[in-house]
Amino acid sequence: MQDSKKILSDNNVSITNPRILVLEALLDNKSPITVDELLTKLENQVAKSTLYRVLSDLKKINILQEFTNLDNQSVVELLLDTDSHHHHLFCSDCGEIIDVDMANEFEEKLSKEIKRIEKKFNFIIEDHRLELFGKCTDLCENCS
Amino acid sequence: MQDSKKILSDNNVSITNPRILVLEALLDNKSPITVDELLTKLENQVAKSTLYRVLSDLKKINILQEFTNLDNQSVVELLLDTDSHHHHLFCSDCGEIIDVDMANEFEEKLSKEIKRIEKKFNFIIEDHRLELFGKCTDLCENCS
DNA sequence: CAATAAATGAGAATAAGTCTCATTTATAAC
DNA sequence: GTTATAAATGAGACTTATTCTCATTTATTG
Repeated sequence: MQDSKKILSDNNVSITNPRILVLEALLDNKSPITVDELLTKLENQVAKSTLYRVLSDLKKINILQEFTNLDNQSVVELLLDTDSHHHHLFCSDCGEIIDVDMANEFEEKLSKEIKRIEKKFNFIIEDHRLELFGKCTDLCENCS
Repeated sequence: MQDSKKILSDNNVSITNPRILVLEALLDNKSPITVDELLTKLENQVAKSTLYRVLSDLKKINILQEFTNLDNQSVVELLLDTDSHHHHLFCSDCGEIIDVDMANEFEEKLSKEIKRIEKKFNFIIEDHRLELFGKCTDLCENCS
């Protein structure tokens, strides 16, 4: 059984062609992809309305993360491993978005700090997001 | 000279009525405000197109920060003190956004971790954003 | 105060995302 | 494998946030 079909059946979601196509397009991509790029990639294969619906289905079963890039475009990324916590690094020159793991030691500090803030504001904090903005220096072929 | 006029002249931006009105509406608000709320607040005083233009002017002179809330609406906040670095805490029940200061010790750890990542990815990191998501427990009158 | 460039208002244009509803497809029972 | 049923889809209309256009107004500078 292929990856995309397995993902769907594992999550009790009916296996349909558009869902397989969207999942395959996402699996195909290592880094986050804008919804717009995804639309283009799936042009003539999946209707626009269906793409948005499938993305919302995937969010509902918690295997898709959505956020925005520096141009405020929606960006989407598969999150299959539930423990694959990571952050994002945005290049303001080429628009690339890179997945970043923080050192464990740092994540522990962050957890402690979050606990402090929970107490201070009487909040239950369920999630956090850390985004880094900057410029690639020489690694990226799109940047000068 | 009033605050809003001073802000404009300090930044070499011409002093116009719409700009004063927008700045005053923003100064009036302690916490971040959605663009939509701002539009309503300034209804019949500033044209929609002008509001967006003024917001973009304020971003250009680096005294306005823009981000999105949990409903993906644009949220805007004056940042007059350049050293008033802070983060945001979002309540998924009532939609409130609260400014949060992290402990200095934590910010230092974060700076170190950012330096590590700069080296690892050969990036120059210019800014970062840390957002916390959760629920008010009893402090907020909007939440049960 | 006059000249000029910049800013504004009103509404048209655009674009991302949602909604509607007739048609198609997946699933479960036989 | 067929069939019945509910769920999913496609096509395009609709909505809403934001941008654009251009004639008019306003701020600034000499």
